[in-house]
Amino acid sequence: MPDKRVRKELKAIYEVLYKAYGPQHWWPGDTPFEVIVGAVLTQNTAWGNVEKTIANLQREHVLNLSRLNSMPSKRLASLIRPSGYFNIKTRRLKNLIVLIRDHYRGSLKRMFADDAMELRANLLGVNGIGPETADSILLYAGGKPFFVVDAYTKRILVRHGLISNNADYQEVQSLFMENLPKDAKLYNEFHALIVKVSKEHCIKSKPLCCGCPLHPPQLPKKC
DNA sequence: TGCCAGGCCGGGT
DNA sequence: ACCCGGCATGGC
Repeated sequence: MPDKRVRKELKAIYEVLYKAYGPQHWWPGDTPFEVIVGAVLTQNTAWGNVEKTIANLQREHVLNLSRLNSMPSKRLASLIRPSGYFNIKTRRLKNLIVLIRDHYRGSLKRMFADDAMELRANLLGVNGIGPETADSILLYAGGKPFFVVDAYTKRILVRHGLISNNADYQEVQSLFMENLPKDAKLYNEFHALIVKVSKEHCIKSKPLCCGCPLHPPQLPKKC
């Protein structure tokens, strides 16, 4: 439920990050289809590895629905190899393509014209698509106002005392969506900024984030 | 060298 | 309802 203190705290975090880093212009992908593929490939994987894969697919001119649909799994697996988990991600991409092809007649336009909650349920019904991947697709490929919750998001909220460390996905997402306007542009920037600050300061190899904009430098607590 | 990265599933308690 | 192992490459 909405909470005045939480609203204020979330807004403060956003303001600090936006002032420190400015607009992030996410998702780093040119087309909605590319965003969808990237959302699957980046599951528990460094983005740099995903970029190599995207480059492979672009070079082969196969970064579209029909080419990936007709592509043998063996070949797809070899092209996405740099992303890691290439066998399971091949299956996941194929599963997602089946949904788009059979339920939305191969049209992303038709897919995103569907009722957003209906689409979210359909995405979650695909084996290999969990809540973060589904929301990334909805927000960054479809422009739908769903807040994307990842490991970085949870870590920051826990360290700021806004959630407990065992809060589940829905709980964290609700915290944002019930305390911020349902604005896709805002959710887009906010999540991108969280990733930005986390990569700069809060990765596990640098747990004491001196200079992190999320807290005063004289207090070297984690962000 | 070892640890980590923008998850998710399936099988076991 | 949790808990945990498996999935795999590339960068630091």
